[in-house]
Amino acid sequence: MLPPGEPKWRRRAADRPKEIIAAALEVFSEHGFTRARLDDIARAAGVSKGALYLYFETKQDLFKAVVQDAIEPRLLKIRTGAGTEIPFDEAARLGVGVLVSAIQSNPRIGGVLKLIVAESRNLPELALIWHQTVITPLLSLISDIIRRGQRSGEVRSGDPELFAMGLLGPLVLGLLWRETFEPIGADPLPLETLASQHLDTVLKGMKA
Amino acid sequence: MLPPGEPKWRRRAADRPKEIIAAALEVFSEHGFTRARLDDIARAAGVSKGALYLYFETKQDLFKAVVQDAIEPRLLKIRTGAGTEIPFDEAARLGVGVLVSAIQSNPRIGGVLKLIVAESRNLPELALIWHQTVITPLLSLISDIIRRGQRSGEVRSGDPELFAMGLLGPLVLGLLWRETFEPIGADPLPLETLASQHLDTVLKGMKA
Amino acid sequence: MLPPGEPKWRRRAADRPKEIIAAALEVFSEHGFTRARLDDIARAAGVSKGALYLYFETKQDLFKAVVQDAIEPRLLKIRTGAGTEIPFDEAARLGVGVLVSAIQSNPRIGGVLKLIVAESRNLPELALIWHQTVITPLLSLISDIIRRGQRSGEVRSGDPELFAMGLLGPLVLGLLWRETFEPIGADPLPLETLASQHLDTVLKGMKA
Amino acid sequence: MLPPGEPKWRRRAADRPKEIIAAALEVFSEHGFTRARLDDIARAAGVSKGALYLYFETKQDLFKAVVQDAIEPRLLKIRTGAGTEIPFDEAARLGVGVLVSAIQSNPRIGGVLKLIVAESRNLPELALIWHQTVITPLLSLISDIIRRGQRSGEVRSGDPELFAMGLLGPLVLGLLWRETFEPIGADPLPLETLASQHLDTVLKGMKA
DNA sequence: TATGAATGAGACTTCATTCAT
DNA sequence: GATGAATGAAGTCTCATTCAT
Repeated sequence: MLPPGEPKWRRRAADRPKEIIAAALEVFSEHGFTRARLDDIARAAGVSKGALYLYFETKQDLFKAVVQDAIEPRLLKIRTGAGTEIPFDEAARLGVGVLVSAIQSNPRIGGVLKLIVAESRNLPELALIWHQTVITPLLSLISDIIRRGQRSGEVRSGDPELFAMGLLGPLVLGLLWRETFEPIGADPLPLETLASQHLDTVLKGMKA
Repeated sequence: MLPPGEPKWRRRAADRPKEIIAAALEVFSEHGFTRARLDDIARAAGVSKGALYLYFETKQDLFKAVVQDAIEPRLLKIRTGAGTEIPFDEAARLGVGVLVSAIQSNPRIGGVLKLIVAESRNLPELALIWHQTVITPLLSLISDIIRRGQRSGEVRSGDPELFAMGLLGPLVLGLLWRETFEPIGADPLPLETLASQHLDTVLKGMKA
Repeated sequence: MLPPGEPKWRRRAADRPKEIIAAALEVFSEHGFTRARLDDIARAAGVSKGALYLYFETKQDLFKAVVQDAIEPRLLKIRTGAGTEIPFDEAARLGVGVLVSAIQSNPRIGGVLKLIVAESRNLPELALIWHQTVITPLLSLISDIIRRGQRSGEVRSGDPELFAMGLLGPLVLGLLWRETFEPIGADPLPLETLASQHLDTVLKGMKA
Repeated sequence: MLPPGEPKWRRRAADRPKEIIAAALEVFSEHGFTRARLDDIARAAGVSKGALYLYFETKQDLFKAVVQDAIEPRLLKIRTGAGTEIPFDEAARLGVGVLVSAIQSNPRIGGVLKLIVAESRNLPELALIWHQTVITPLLSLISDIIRRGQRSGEVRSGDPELFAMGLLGPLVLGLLWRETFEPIGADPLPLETLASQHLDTVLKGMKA
């Protein structure tokens, strides 16, 4: 039954888990958590269903791994990128720019975002992790820059957090748009152009 | 077994479907389509499981009814609200204002939006309906106003659609924020303040 | 809501039960006992579902009524038809002839037969009733005639019951053929011709 | 809860499907398609309910498998059995003899026949398959023999198809009798005696 | 390590029966 | 008498998880 000479299985490739996570992201992203079948994930990853359980205890654990794995390390390093003593405009452009390029280089990020939104009630810990690890740092990075701009007189008064949301909101909208409406035939969204035009607008609008 | 003297059920007038839809929105909104159990919806609506099938053929049909029912009629009338010959600033404020108040008066709209995002792959027709009925009209309302502003020289050049997304994005972000992060303890978001501050910023930033 | 002047209901027509039984036979015959829905029977009978329960206690009771009602009274009188002192050939022809004409005049009889066969395990009492009321009398009528023929030397020796079955079998086959294979496109079966040709054959074959 | 030391289940070789089909025939045959519960079939087969779905997609598919599996290969080879140049009498006896022994060696054939009759309206494709695969070949085998007999002058004139039905009808009656009336206490039917006496009668009756 | 057959709880859906109107 | 909305038990099917191999 087996091709003779072929070993029945190979020793666990060190990157098995990564492969599984990638396949799982694909499937979760398409069907959502509950409708995604481990069968499909296993097939997509090229392993047996049982093998999934060698690496992840439950479906939820796999899902968590997917969502956490998507936290692009680069995202976390944005703070580093945004220097401290450069002019406000430049700092803001830099911050958003890094964010956009992180998004572009990780085309699955929109899918993960969608999953977080969709499953936040069922798996609150995941929403929490993202909130603490991605959202909050990102928002405070941007709002810190803005706050600094306000102190230096470059930015008009107003709630820095809300300014930050005003800056990021369209990017989020863009990401979800891609996930939600492009698959049904909506015009593709030029995310970079959107980001750039919006940045210009908001920076100008925030001027003191 | 039965409380004697209590009728086992009562004939409800023609508003049964409305009651069921309301209960279903609650449950779908909390658990998503697949995890929502008809049992729970029935209990929430105060009817038996079987009764749901008197009004809706399948779980999906019920879901569709929920999503379509949430298309606030007021949303659809925004176009009326935005007159033709008033100055750009005023028109834009009016358009966004009506939108915000529609959102405020229908606190479930965020939940429905979340459902659309979450289930768009599984039920593309729903995403399509929303795209055609809500999203596109809204976007073209706003971008028309902007286009008019550009023609009258009040607004600087730039893609009107993207301007519109820049305007609306933070509202969408705000709605989803409420659904996603407030339940896990994030600070509540002052949507109206966000809208107003963002409107000021963007209108200023869009000046010619 | 109601057309005024129209009475909400009419006084129970004395033949309501007959109408219901007729409708039920139709539906049972098409779908079998379990798959037949009271809803359909009610609609076919032009009454409400609840009304069925004014005349029949349960679905089974209705089914029993259908099956019993189909016991063509004429069938039961065959015995009368077959005189005592006429020659064997004539008696046999008479017996089978009455049977065939009973079949022809009640085109639903095949459907009922099918139902008996199909449900005999689930509702043994029905099979019993038919066995006692229809089958046994019929068989003993025929086999009595044959027995008489044997005594008078007109018929060769052999088990009279089995002779009777040899006589009736093709008729049963014909009835079930109509129910089973004609609906899927098989050639219609000339039951009368079959009966007559078979009668000739068997009578000749049974000659002493 | 579990008997310790006892494995919860055992991997069964490729004959699982056969076992399930056998169990299913038993249960379907007793209760008919709709009343048969998968639960019971599973229990009868010694597997879990879910296991059925490893081998059959739906209840209907299982039913189809049962009915098709019952098409006794020997039935299909009858044609071979009936040589071409032997005298009519002998050929006819041979044909019916093989049929009878096929019936005897497969005691479930009557149950399947009953199922076909009962469900032909609900699953016409099955009736079609049987009609094409079993009924038609059988009838034309017999009627061909008769036709040959007519050409050689051994058999009197008459419709060969109807002669064939006259020959086979009592066998069908016998099979259904066993399924329908023996379980409720009717005398068991000596099918072989019936066949032999009937064959004698009809062959004699068909003589030129 | 790896497989995939087997399990069984869980959920949607149907429909005979009841009962307020 | 008559209706049909409402009930709820029952049954099919799915799929995460286990475990013999």
